[in-house]
Amino acid sequence: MDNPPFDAKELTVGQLAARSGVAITALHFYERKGLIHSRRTSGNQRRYQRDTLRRVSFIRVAQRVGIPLRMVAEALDTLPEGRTPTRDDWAELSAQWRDELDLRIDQMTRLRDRLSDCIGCGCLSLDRCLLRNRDDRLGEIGPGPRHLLTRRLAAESRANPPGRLDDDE
Amino acid sequence: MDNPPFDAKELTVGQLAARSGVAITALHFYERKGLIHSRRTSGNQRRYQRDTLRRVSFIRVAQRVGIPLRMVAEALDTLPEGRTPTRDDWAELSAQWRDELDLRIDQMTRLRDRLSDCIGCGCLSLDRCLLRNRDDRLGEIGPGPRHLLTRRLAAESRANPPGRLDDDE
DNA sequence: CCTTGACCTCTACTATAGTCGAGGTTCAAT
DNA sequence: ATTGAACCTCGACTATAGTAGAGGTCAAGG
Repeated sequence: MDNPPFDAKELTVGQLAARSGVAITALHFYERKGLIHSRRTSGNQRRYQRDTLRRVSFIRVAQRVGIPLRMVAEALDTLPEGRTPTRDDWAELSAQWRDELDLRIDQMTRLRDRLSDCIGCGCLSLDRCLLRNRDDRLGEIGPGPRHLLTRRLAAESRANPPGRLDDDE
Repeated sequence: MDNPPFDAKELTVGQLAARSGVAITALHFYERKGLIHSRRTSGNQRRYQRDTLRRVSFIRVAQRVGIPLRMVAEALDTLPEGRTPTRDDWAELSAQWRDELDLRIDQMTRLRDRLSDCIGCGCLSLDRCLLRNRDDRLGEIGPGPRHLLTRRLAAESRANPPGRLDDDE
């Protein structure tokens, strides 16, 4: 009881879009990227299992914190691809993701504290205080074209012997 | 004593790149975007005032938290564009930016807590718990093509009468 | 003199995350 | 049966944040 006559109440793209608050084009896009999946009707239209709504929610929430789709895809791939995910499946995924969030909050907090120190002590060496501590990066999961970013930074730290970073003025 | 014979020890692009850990191409890019400025030699080469190092540091740090360059540019524009910024100028800027950081940490924390609730209570409605609370967004300053993102979300919330967001299963 | 390294500009390309529109098909209701 | 809304694909386009390379210039040392 899972494959042939198990439509129950599938969703069309439009419905999924309306209910998730995500544009249809974005849903197409997510599907191309393998983040969501659909069955096709005889007329080639998409039909989504209702739990896809949850997937989409998960995606959006992850995006809100700046996790790139590629990583969201990886996370979603750990869900059982055969059966409909159970609440435990989701709970596990969410817990993992919450850990990620914790990590990011932590890194950001450390960054802020270092910044506060710089302001407080008047040393003013943003570069010395912050850039010198490139080690605990936030970048791997950061924003923007973060792949280029991390790739480049990684390349640079290989090229730049650590410790050599004179400061100005 | 500020304009004609006031080179002191200006930096070349290469030097700035080496010291800031930022690629030359990126520095060119920042300059095109108005984030940093240079004098040109008679031979059309860039010469940077030493405080540019600080600007670059500031830029990178901001990026690490996901602030888009456009906003970094705005922040840097509040620095006195005539004279070399004093430590107070920088302190003020950094303080503002730290507030921004505080805000983001706060939002992220709230998001995480809501997520924990969802896992804990077993309600499992990521969509109900998280998407329904679209109001306190992290998006405006989020990652990716966040302009398109926020524009679209804004358009949708206009199109979607609030309150109408039925959930699945 | 002439070569080498660092610099210059410009165009084109990469990746992410989508959006938009053209041109054509399907679904559901009258 | 027909009509209109919703759907399909495909290719081009947007924005961000850069990178890569071609072709040319500049300045210093051998």
